[in-house]
Amino acid sequence: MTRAEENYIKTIFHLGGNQAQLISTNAIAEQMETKPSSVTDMAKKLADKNLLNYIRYKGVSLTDLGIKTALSIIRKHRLWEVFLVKKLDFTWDEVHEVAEQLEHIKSEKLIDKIDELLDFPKYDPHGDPIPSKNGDFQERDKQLLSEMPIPSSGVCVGVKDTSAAFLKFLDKHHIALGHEISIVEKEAFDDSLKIRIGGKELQISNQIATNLYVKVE
Amino acid sequence: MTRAEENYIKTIFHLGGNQAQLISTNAIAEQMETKPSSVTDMAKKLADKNLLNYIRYKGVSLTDLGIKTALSIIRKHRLWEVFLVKKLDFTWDEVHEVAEQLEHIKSEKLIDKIDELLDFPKYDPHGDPIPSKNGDFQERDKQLLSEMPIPSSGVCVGVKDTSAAFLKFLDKHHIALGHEISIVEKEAFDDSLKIRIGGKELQISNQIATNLYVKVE
DNA sequence: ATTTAAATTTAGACAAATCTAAAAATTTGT
DNA sequence: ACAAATTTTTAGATTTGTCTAAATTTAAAT
Ligand SMILES: [Mn+2]
Ligand SMILES: [Mn+2]
Ligand SMILES: [Mn+2]
Ligand SMILES: [Mn+2]
Repeated sequence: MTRAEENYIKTIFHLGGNQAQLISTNAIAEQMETKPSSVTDMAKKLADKNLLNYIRYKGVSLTDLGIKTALSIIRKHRLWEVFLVKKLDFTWDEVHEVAEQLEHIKSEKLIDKIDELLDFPKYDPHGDPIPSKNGDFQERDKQLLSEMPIPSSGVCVGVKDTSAAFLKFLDKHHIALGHEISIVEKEAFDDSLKIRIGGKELQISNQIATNLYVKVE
Repeated sequence: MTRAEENYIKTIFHLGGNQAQLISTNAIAEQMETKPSSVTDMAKKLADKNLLNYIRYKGVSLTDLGIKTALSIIRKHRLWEVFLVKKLDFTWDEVHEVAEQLEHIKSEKLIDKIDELLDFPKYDPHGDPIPSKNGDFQERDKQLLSEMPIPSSGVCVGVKDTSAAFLKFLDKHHIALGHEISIVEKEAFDDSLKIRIGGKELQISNQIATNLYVKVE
């Protein structure tokens, strides 16, 4: 598989094309910052290779082989992210760009050894689950901070937005995975939240709250 | 720079195009298992980018920028090889293929951190020197086993042929870098050598002796 | 000094991945 | 139900890197 093909498969998986759900060429084009006509061309090619089902004017969905392929790439991406953070002291906002390259390295032994070196991690630096060698993975029981009852509390276990800008914002306010977060009150006017984290109170906008995952205990 | 461009620059460097010496398109084509006409096309492109000097019908030589680029790629290749052996338990015959991919990962921070993790190694698993971050590197004082006086002895410090077949042959006969090798006698008929390594005597062909480097003490 | 052989370049073609502009199909609105 | 708007596909072009076959230049041999 070429790098371009792998990127299409991965994107379609992330857009939810893992089951019967059809993903439109427009949605793929927007996500990949390319043109719909390019997506159509690639859809035909990937359908020929039995990686996805392509229904003209309707969209695409991944085949079992496509899903397996996507999980393999995502596994590599997330393991490399863990490696960069744990072994090379990268910050969680720096890893994605490099992992986008490393995920395409072709060597089963390499990624299995990296997995072993890291002691078989279950989650990446952003709280996303890492598929196992045979492709199964358990999505963590979590919910958005914005959807929690008030008052309540939980442990921060993931981020929805993984942009460097958002991650750096969280660093600045000392919000990190594993931290206990208590929701003190919600401001009805703008849905902002007063939270308590690390012994301090903090006011966060709804935009922040809709991008932070917590696990209820 | 594209991957193809990087591979051309690296190959030309290895063929000796670092100085005034002109490397023929044929030599490059043979080394890269491609056609001379393809090399000509690429030579024009790389000359436009000021990475090499191209003289029609004569050959190419790297510019200072080209040399700097080549050293950067070789540095990455060899550091990744050390990483694979030291941190992931790859054998020295397995690393080259994977390093051919990893050498193209674009992240200065990544390779510098790998360098640091490995404690700034000076040589790769095959005894080849690793260029420093600023591009200088010291070729080790070494000579081919076949060119040593008889009798004499030295420490095995490198291999000329780095093919998996040759490396596995050395493993089989327990010849590894760092081992002391004594030359006992040379067979005039076929230039084979009787050597002593690890307390045992061994008869090796001239083909082996012309691919093993030793350092005289 | 010609002729012959070898090396090198040019011309034209092709596959991969992308784009723009135009055509076709689908969806939406009334 | 039908026109308008939107989505999607097709057709044709472009870039990168490669190839084959033919032409050109250089090197070797008589
Ligand atoms: Mn990522
Ligand atoms: Mn991640
Ligand atoms: Mn190598
Ligand atoms: Mn090496």
